[in-house]
Amino acid sequence: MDYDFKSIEKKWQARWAEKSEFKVTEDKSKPKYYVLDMFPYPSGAGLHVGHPLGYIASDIYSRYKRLKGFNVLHPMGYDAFGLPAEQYAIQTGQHPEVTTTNNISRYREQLDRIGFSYDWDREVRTCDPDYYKWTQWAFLKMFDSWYDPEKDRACPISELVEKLSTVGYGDVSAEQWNSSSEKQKSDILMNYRIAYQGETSVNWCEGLGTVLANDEVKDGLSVRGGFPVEQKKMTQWQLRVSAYASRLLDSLDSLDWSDSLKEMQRNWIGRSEGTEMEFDTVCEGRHRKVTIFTTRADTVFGVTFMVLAPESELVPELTSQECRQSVEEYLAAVKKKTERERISQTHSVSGVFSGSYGINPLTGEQIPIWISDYVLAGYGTGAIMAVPAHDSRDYAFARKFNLPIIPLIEGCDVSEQSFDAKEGTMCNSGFLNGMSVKQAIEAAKDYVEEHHLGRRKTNYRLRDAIFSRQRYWGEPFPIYYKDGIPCPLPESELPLRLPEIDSYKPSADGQPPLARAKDWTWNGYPLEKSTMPGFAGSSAYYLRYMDPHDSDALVSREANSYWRNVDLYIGGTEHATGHLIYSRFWNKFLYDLGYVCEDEPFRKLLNQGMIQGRSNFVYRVVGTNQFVSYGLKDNYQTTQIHVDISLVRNDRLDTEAFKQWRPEYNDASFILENGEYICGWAVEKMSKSMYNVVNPDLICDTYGADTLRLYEMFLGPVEQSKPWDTKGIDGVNRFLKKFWRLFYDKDKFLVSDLEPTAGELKVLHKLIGKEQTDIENFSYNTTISAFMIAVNELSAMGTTSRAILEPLVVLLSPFAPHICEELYEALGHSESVGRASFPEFRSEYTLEDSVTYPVQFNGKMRFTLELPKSASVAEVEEAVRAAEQTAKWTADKTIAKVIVVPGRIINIVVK
RNA sequence: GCCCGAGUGGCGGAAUGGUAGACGCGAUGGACUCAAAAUCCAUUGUCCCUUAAAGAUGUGCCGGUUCGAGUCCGGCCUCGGGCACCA
Repeated sequence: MDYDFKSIEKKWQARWAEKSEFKVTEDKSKPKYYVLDMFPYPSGAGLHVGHPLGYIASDIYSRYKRLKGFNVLHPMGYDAFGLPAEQYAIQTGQHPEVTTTNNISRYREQLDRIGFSYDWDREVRTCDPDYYKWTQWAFLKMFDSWYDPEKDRACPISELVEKLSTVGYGDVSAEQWNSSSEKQKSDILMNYRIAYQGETSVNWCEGLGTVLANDEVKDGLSVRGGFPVEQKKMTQWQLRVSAYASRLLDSLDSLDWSDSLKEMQRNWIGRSEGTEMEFDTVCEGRHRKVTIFTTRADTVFGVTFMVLAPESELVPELTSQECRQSVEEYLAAVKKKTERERISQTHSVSGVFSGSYGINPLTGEQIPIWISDYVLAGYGTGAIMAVPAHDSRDYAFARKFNLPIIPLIEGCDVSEQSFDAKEGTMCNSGFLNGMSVKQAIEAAKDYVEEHHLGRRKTNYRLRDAIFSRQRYWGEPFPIYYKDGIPCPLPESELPLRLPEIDSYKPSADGQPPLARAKDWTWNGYPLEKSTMPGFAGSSAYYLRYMDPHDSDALVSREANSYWRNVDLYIGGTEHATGHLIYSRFWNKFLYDLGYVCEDEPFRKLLNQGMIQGRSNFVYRVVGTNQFVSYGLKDNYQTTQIHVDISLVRNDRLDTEAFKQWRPEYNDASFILENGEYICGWAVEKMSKSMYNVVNPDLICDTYGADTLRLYEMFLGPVEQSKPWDTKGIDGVNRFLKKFWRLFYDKDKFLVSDLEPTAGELKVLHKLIGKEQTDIENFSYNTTISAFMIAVNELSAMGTTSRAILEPLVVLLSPFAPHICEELYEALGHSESVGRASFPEFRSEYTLEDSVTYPVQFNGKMRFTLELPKSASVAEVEEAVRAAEQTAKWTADKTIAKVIVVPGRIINIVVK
């Protein structure tokens, strides 16, 4: 019997499904382990070979952990709400649900062919009302909560109402609260709710007709679709993620994530510790305090002007009569400009004088106040003190408008550019003179606090997440409006189902598509018309997998206290500042309210790299239909043309197939080298237009799923991006055939009950040891290499012993489960190989016969010595003396002591 | 501009500070075969050399630490990724 992967894979995939082989329950007798993949958005294009990379890695780990005796939760589902299905619906009228369901079945077929060990009973789909009920539920909880800074956690809003009505809170007194109208009370509470509605500057994408979150925008364009995005003031639902900024930052340290990813999150959260300072200002005789934020309190003596953000509410107050017109012109220009510049990426220096002045609190000097768009309204206080000598942006501004520049650090040269570095010795700075910059920063902070000029303050870049989208295909908000006041729907009304509508476009009057729904009301009150963004459904899905069919809770206390959180999460880096922040926020919120028992959702995170495409090219001689082979193309004038990689094998073009590919190539002719047409190649993104997409189904057809799995892992470290290159796939396929031949010679089953030899045991146990450490480090490629060596050695030894071959099957099963199931059955087992235990590593079988000792004299190495591992200390000493003679090392010193160090070093002390 | 990460054969990639290039691909030669496929064996960093032995050289560049550096330290160069008026 030859290795017939087709029937083997079909047989075992069917059997796994039929026996629900991978179904898990909360088995308290075993330790749990939760391995999660980032669930996919089921796009119409189906899977290409890049998608399963992470899934294969996690599947191997899951199967390995099962062999190691863990109860492994390894679920899969679909992130099914999203823009592409809706865009498609707008064009075709096809309901997004239909498209989505079709795509999901296609995905499922493709996933099943690769032989994953998912517990499909736990599948979730974010667009399923039974699922999004809990997304809506979490939103209601956030609406009903506020962040109590004293307790440093989210608390029921009723506690805040209690405070407000008895002693007042913030700048609202109890009298004010108690005499407020319902509408006013609602507005006050909106300033505190975790999920709140508020006016804010948003990323408005005209092309998509919706607002977008910061992480959905890149370089001024929408990540989905690449449409221009502009800033616009709108009232939107938001999540108070910023309240969690410090906790999100601090607990990063406890996570086992890659440094680069943690760093990305740190940058995104952007903690900066500085000082808030009050500056007196004068505008036409009116005095007013203006608060600014700075991280360089030490540079106050160099402040020569102040700048306000154009959107700052201080602008009208601080604009003098005579400057009013020029200020208004500037504000109008900024509004237009930012849209353009966000796309063009070039920032030109611009600004306008406000007509008012500030007073430097340390020097008493009067300084002009300017307005410029290089100051952002959304960060700090929207006002800054400008120190042109030591801040490059202030410097550029001062140069442009001829404002004074005062250097504060001895010997620094500010004639060409500012001196931004935080080093040197202070000068021109009153009481700070002579201090180092670091000392001066602290001294200035102390001074400011002591003299009540301001206070230490930590700012974060992290903004609240804008949570409404003017789209159809998302979760409806469980919110209705009563006299214009947003009110939560009772929990018993959940899920609030997405209504049917006749068209998925925005309504004629520019309202979201839900405005088209008939009777989109509750008890006669209008319901919210926007829907939730993509990250809503993906923020807590890992919790739902723990208890996916529970209709009374997102996750029951029992299930949650067993599975706790995700032990290993595998997915791409592209979610670093989106999903992975929101999920952590969402989880912390649920943790604060006591619904989940762990503060962090994902203990360990592995970022799989991307698999890029490897495109092939043919070279057409200009003006002809003649194609010249790669090695000869420099002799001709050619155009490079992408050729479908299915027509190419190992860079050799199938010229006949090429002629059939497109009508215009039917009469193509070729200039060959050595009788072959060699194609050029390049590494590019995998995409349809470059004809370089490799479909995993095709690989499964030609080589089998086991080969695909092994090959994707053999390509290199999981974290690394690498091009898909079919060249090497024959190697791992050959390995599997060789592996098969250890068990079968044609139809003859070779396995015997012979006692294994010492050599065979050594091969086996070296492999066990290697696999154990490598898998724990996700170094799958080296494990596979070790396997290849072991199989080569065993087949050279003619091994037939069951005591060797049976553990070998178990060891390989996480990587190539189908072939291993087949062989395990042939060995006489009726249970799946997945139920076996990982073979125990016995180091005594692997010891080498001899040991190499580097020999050092007084710490200096002179030579290495190879001795039997059984050699005694006395024998080693003797060997050293003998070696000393033959090595002609003429010492005029005598050996005092020979020290044999366990770490295989011999140190010799001479005198 | 700032912050990460990475540079090793023709290619993908291995190397707790200790024989650089494991393993695989490709290539070359050979065995088996009428032939092909499949399979197996050998060689394969570069240079010098008819060949071999032997040697020299070799992990982006320059320097340092060390008996010993792909690995550690300092300074550059290149590539990839992230952030980008965040005061």
